Amino acid sequence: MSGTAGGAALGGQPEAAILHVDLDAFFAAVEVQLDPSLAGKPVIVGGVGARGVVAACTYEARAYGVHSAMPAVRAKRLCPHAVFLAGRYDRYVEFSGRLHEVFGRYTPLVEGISLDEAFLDVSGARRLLGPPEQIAWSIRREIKADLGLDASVGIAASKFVAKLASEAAKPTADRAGTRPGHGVFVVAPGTELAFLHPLSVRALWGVGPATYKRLERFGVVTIGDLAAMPLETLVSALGPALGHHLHELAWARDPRRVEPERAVKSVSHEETYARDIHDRAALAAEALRLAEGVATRLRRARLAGRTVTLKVRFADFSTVTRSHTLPEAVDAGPLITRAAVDLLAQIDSTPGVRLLGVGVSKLTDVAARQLSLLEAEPRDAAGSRDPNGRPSDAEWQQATSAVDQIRARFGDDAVGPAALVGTRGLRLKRRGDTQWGPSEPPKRA
DNA sequence: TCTGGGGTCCTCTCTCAA
DNA sequence: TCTGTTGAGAGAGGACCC
Repeated sequence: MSGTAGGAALGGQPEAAILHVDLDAFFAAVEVQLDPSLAGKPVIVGGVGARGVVAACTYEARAYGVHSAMPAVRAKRLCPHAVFLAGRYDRYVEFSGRLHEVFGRYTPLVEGISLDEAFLDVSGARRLLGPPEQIAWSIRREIKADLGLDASVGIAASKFVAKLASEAAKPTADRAGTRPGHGVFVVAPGTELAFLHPLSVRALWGVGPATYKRLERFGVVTIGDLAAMPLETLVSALGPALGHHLHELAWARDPRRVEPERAVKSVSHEETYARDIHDRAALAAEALRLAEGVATRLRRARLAGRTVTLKVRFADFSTVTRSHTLPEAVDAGPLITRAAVDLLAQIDSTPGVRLLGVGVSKLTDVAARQLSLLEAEPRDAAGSRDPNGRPSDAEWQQATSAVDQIRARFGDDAVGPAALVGTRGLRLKRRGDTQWGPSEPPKRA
């Protein structure tokens, strides 16, 4: 059962053939796959604590009005009999790897958007594998056979139309029950405007709640309304970049190609705490834990960065960021920690900190980084490079590589900063830890 | 009704140097 | 020497995406 906007066939067309493949209710579907007794039940995956959010839910849960990004507490109210599961990020990464293996059998031009979603340019595969629609069905079948999961595929000549097409291919669920989707939805060249213009302007990539509110003031509700709006009005309402961008999209103009390799621009960790933190020493220890986690990821990716950013969210949800750009790119935990703690000192944390984050940007390849640090710093007679006897930046970098060797041999928690002993142990922050919020219920601080 | 984590991109403001 | 202009870069915040 495939869907098509317009009657033209896509096969044999000279236009680019882009597939957007999106797995249905990915995290929840993986959980059902790992535990078949969950099949047919409302399953909600996410943060299970009072500050957690829903990461994904099965269509049976969506029928009760539950959706992703909804606070877990609210989801529980809407669907109290649902099975609530804390996410298992490592298992989702594993399934995602297998998903990408399937994609790789069809084209090398795969741009991953998230663990469960990707664009595939199959323009060059038509001669060998048939028209795009046939390729889409084949990919869907293979995903089902290899992973046991359902996928929705949108096909169009451009990325953003393909993305909207996959939305149209998805199953739906509401109070009346769940309905299967088309599975594959094709927007044939020449039919894009007929497909796009009736859709809500909210469907466009780049229109979130704030932009939608602004557009609504101009009476713009559908993509067709947006297309009819004079460009100058749009630019004055939304600014030049967003104004031009949305105008182009509303007329189905999207020249962006599928980019298999995209350079990472920043690496960060943040964490929301079950209880607001008031104690400055505790905050400094958390900054250290986050910074060490970021540093470890940077080194594994062979990256280093110059700008360190600290993010603080207060109890009232107001958020501030402070950043500092260093003269040299760094990847050593102590150097990132030092910058983060200095930034923390600029912030009044007495109202209580709900979330703390540490990030590094202005990244460069370690191979391309200036390797002058060691040579550039002269030692004194005692052999130290610092007048106070403290390790220099270069010495920290050296110590860090020793730490990496120990971790490679004995595991990540084998060695860590002494300041973390007695707090939460040596365990560093890792991707996927408390991904959807703290698991504990909040208590009075 | 209460709002996670990891990202990217844009806009605005300020500072500094030419 | 002073003033005005311009552009780059840094810093902060916000919107948006999955």
